[in-house]
Amino acid sequence: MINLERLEQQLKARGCKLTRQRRAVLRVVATTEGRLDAARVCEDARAECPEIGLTTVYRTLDILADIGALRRLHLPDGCSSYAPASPGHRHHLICVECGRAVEFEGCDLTALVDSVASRTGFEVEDHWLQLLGRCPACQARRL
Amino acid sequence: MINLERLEQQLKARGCKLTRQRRAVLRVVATTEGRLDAARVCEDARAECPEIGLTTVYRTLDILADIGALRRLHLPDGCSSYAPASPGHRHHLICVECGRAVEFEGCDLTALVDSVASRTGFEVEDHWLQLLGRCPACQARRL
DNA sequence: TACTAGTTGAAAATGATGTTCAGTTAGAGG
DNA sequence: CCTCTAACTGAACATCATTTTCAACTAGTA
Ligand SMILES: [Mn+2]
Ligand SMILES: [Mn+2]
Ligand SMILES: [Zn+2]
Ligand SMILES: [Zn+2]
Repeated sequence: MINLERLEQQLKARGCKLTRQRRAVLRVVATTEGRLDAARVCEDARAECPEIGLTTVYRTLDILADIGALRRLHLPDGCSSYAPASPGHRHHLICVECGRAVEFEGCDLTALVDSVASRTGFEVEDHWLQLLGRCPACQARRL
Repeated sequence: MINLERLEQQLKARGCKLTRQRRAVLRVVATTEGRLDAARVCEDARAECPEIGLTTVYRTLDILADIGALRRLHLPDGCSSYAPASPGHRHHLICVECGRAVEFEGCDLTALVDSVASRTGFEVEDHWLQLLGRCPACQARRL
């Protein structure tokens, strides 16, 4: 769960104005636990700001991804959704059934990265990791 | 480098016919080292089969991904390219400069996965990992 | 050789995302 | 409070990769 005020501050610090549309998007992002995509955000944001357009949603999600408040998810069924992201190096664990996305930290890949680097001669700069599984609620529902 | 005959066998085993178009695509896939995308494959395949259309390329790449001969890559600049893939559980290391993609195996994430699973209650089923870096050739060119 | 399920490509449809632009507004400064 | 302006907005339109359609074609089997 993201802190709404922190988001507003970050936007201001970036020279962005806080419009009604943006506030609506921020509220959706700050109160959603799980995957977000432009269409869904637009729909939800209209509860608070009925005249918001998809264009603005796209623009706002872009900004939020830029400042690191959202991270793009890459899933078997598409690569156009986001998950709320905390500052710092994190990865996501995603429920393949309901789409819930939770962050985790503490990925120690140094041994793996070193081994691959020395075997291939590559200079490894970054890694991208996602875990897929089933959340507790969806496990329970399965029984 | 993928074995062309093996690919042809796999397609046959699947009940696919070996058309001139498909042979052309297979040859491109089997002889390319690095990223592939539909447009590029189509262009290259036309050297052997000038009348091939993009539609067929898309269809053939789909099949190849299905049988595991190609793996979809997810990169900062898009998620619509593939890399040749060997059978078994592998991941890719991709050069952010020239797009060369090499496979590696031996990802031991069990400790990480167990830790995350017990912390979150998720049942982890799968993981996606990609390393990004600079290949030896691109490192040299940088000096 | 004859048959047919599978295949093909041009054309049209789709669908997500980006761009344009004329009008609107947040919010800094007076 | 006003004023001013850079930032913002949404409808309409443009893009562009990918999918669908469909009538014609063909690999491979009998
Ligand atoms: Mn990490
Ligand atoms: Mn692995
Ligand atoms: Zn779930
Ligand atoms: Zn390179």
